[in-house]
Amino acid sequence: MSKPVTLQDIANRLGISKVSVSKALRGQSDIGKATTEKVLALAQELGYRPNILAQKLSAKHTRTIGLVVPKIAHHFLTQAIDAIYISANDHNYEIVMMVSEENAELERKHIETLLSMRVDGLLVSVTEKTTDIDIFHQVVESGTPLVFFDRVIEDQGFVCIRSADEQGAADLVECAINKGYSIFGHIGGYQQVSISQNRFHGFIKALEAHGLKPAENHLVFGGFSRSDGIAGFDKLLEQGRLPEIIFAVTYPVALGVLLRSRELGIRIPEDVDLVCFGNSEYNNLITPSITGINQPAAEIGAMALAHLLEQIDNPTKPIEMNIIVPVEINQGNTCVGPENQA
Amino acid sequence: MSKPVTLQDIANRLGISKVSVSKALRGQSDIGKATTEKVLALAQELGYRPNILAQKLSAKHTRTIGLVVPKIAHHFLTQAIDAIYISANDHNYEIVMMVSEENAELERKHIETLLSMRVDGLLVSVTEKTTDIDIFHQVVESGTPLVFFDRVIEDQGFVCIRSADEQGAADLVECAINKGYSIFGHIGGYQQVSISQNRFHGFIKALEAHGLKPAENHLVFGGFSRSDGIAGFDKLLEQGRLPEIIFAVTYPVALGVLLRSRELGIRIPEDVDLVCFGNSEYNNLITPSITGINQPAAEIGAMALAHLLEQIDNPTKPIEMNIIVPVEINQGNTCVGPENQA
DNA sequence: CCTTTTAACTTAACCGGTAAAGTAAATCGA
DNA sequence: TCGATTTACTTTACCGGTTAAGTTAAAAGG
Repeated sequence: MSKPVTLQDIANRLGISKVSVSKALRGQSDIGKATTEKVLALAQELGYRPNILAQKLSAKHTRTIGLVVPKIAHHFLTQAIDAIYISANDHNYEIVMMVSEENAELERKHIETLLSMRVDGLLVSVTEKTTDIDIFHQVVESGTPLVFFDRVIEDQGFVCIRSADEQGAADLVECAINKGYSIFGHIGGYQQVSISQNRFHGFIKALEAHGLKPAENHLVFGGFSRSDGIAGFDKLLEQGRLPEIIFAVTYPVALGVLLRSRELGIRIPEDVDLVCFGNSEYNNLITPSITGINQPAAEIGAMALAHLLEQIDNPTKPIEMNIIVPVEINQGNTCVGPENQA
Repeated sequence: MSKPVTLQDIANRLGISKVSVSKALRGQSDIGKATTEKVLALAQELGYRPNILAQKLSAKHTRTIGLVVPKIAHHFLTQAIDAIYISANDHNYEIVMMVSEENAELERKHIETLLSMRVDGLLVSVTEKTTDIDIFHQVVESGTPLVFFDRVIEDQGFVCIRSADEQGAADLVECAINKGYSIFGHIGGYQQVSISQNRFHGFIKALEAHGLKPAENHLVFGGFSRSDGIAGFDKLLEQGRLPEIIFAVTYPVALGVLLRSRELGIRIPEDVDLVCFGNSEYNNLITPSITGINQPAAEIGAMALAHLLEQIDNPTKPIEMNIIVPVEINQGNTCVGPENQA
């Protein structure tokens, strides 16, 4: 409908120049008190709103940060995103979030768009399928600060912040060993994704430290979702005798196991025990609540933003950085030890 | 670091005007084939990215939609947001989401910012505390299409899309009555919020239709979260004898009841039964799974966007519209009838 | 062969702000 | 009392694009 009011509109009505109006609105000292008041009053009356696009176009920075996540209906990410939004707001930055829907091509497109928007920095959690990291090198070379969080790309010169996947997995296995278990199974995620690899390594390392080794047919891999847990559990069943305890790569995968086992009348933890990396706000309402790993999602989100702002304020060439945030075990009603098993 | 490449940079290097470069990049017909190719090649080589701010500044529209939500770590909203992002992407619109954190003042600030960004339209789900709706009238008067979803502001001339709160609540109560219950309690939400009111009305209406009426001391009100459920249950307990069945205004409130009752050794559904408006992806993993209402979150999100795009494409003055999307009962292991109670 | 088209550009102007430099009148100081 | 400040503006230029209105030389047409 009615075009938005501009500085020029106000200037015309008052018979002064638009620059004077601009200055008056920003309270600059070289505009007379009377004029300033007139401008303010008229701006208010006409409902003037500065055009942020124009402001940002002439400014050196945009005070905008691009955020790219693979999805949002995800416990960890939702929390991290929330923390990022809150923290950005505190620092007077705007967030433009784009969702890649686990689609690497869309992810690339989003990043291009964000660069075109001249965001001051980028926060990225990559998709399950991201393999071409050329675009990220471009980002860094273009001088745009970039920080990866949660799903990171390691050892490629980037700044990354993630949970202690390896250590957390190892702690969990250690805990299970202490309970008396020795036959372990694993339902892993996409094998090319760092999270899957790190958690698997932690798992293996902890077992090795105790002279244990999982049977080949107790290791299955898939994705990160509930359906992958269901499929993974079925695959383990096909292999014959189940392990004593299964370590699931994510919380949803563990839920899939829980659901499928319930359908099949296999009891957890009595017939087969279960632990996983991750947690949910509903865990203590689920029977059995799953013993797993609490990831400090909000901290990771806030830290990622803090590091990004740090880079924005100190625009030196970023050094490769790998920040690994410690995690903790959340003891639930699984991982109870073989003496409680059938 | 290095300033982004501009049209002028390319023009200088090729010894042509920046307008020719602009035209070549957009494949306009009045630029020679040879020149076009040279421009394309150089743009590629220099990593040219159009400045979207500049593009949008001169365009009449921004192909950007503002989205304001009270929070994101929320089952319904997360799903709705997801659907909005997907749908917007399909239509080649960008979403700028801002989170009001249930803070009415922040909500207002965000809306001002989005208007300043010259978004083509606004999608809003209001905070628990929003009472001053002046800003929304301003939005409409400024000619910016506006659609409320989920948490809406009704009967004020706006376009609103929400679940059938009243009908859903009534259906749920009807269902409980059919199971044989007659003594109902309610843990409601903020009383000034339309959702609370509508659900409460549906509750009362369905009871009245059967000649029933809840006792005054079986009606308590609070907020929408788990802690409100805990507090609400405590309040009911203080009132003396519990009702046969409690209708909780939201799923988290029901979870609060579940948690608190479990702490106190009060069994659900044996000692007191429980239903609620809402659901979660974890419901079938919880014991007991709660009988409640499935809200079509994704549909509501997608519809809200569709209506907004419709308004953007047909910029007539919007007519007040109240779209109420039907909901359905999700039968869980509560609402089992008094014969199963102690 | 001279005029009209057309192809392939260029120039000017605008989107709505901001920063820097310029100017005229009023005030100040010595 | 007259140049030097100060006050209160204005003019110009720029951010990086787009659109509309020229311009020029070669091709086409009659």
